[in-house]
Amino acid sequence: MAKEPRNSPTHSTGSAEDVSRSVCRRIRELRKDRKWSLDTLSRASGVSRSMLSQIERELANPTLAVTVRIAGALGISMAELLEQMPSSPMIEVIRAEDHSHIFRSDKDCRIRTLSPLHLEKDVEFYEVTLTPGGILESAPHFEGTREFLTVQKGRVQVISDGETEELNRADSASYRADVTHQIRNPGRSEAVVFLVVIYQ
Amino acid sequence: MAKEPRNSPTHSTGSAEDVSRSVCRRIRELRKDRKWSLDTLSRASGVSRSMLSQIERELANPTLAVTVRIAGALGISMAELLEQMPSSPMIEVIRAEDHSHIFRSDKDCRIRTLSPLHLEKDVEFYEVTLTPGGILESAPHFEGTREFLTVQKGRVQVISDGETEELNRADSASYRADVTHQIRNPGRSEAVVFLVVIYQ
DNA sequence: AAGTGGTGTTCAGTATATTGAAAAAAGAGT
DNA sequence: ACTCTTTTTTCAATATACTGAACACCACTT
Repeated sequence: MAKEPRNSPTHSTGSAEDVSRSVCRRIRELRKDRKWSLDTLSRASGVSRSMLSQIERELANPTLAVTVRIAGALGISMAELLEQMPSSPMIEVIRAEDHSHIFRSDKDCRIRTLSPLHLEKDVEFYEVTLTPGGILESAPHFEGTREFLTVQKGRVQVISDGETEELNRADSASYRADVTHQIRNPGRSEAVVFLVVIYQ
Repeated sequence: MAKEPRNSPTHSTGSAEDVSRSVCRRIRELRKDRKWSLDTLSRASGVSRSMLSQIERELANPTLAVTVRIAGALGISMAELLEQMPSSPMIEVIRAEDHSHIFRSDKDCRIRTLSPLHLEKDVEFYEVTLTPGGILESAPHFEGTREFLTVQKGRVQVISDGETEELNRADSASYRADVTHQIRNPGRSEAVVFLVVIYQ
């Protein structure tokens, strides 16, 4: 059975409407940053001055198409228009001897996580060590997931979607990870790769 | 005088409305992926079944607030809802001796790109080699950008937003890259790091 | 066959998005 | 102060977003 929806926080009147309202305020800020009048933005976007005025004062909730048009006219992406304030800055360090980041360690391979565990998991960074003959096989990740991999030591084969590539030291590869994929060490000695997993 | 708006491509009826329409189709796909009924999504999002049906069939253009609510109910960000389709699957290999991926090579450092050049640039992977005393200084990237870095050889200092950390071999770090940031080699020998840049 | 429940669409009514024109407000120049 | 221009807001009308209820269809059970 399909997983039921989470009790969605955006169901509450507050949050989605807050997002919408902050977009409206942002539009005015961006316009003023550029020293544009409502007329200028209107001509660039094809949205009436009247509507722009109402949007900026949070008196109307624009449709998606209108919002996209305004973003385009301002020369920014929707993502930028929608984005939240960045979280607090910090350099987070994972030391070489930090065993809490050992993700896996068995006869085939050892995996060490190089990105912080608590970050939003859209990109992950790993060091993978494969013993001779060792195989790391992965089931498909979410649709759209890709991986970048570079070989630090030894030689590996990368298999994705029935396609196989042989990589030597300092070679790198980008491939689909939303299908079954493997990394294999066909050699007589240990292989080490760095792996970036991009969930999308 | 303020820079005038570009002749905006989204001013044409096509493009913004195309974005809006593809979002509507996407909502149906995502709902069906989850094996949810319109009723389930309606209860999760607080948007009527009737409206969801019209949205999915591209008969209505949802307001921004309604779109945000649907995205939240589906458990995805607006950015994900708005993003384009992934490109075709393939293992793309960059060989060690491929000089077209040398991004920079001067007295301070050498940068080699490990991710394909033509991919959508939301994540990039680099190998950075710093000569003794060499400094790689970067101006702020787009807001929200972060970097992951791991040291393959030698020792480096990472500076971001006025904060400095010292990293040794096999240490790794995650830090903000939407502020001025630097990687420095304070040592007497060459240092090599792998760098993941995540634009967000 | 009849009844029940689930799913998606249609319908009719209400709310609000969106417009162009007019009015009001603000700014610039003499 | 006055005049003119630019900018923003208001207004009234039209279009459409959005709703809840009814309808249509399907699958399953008795």
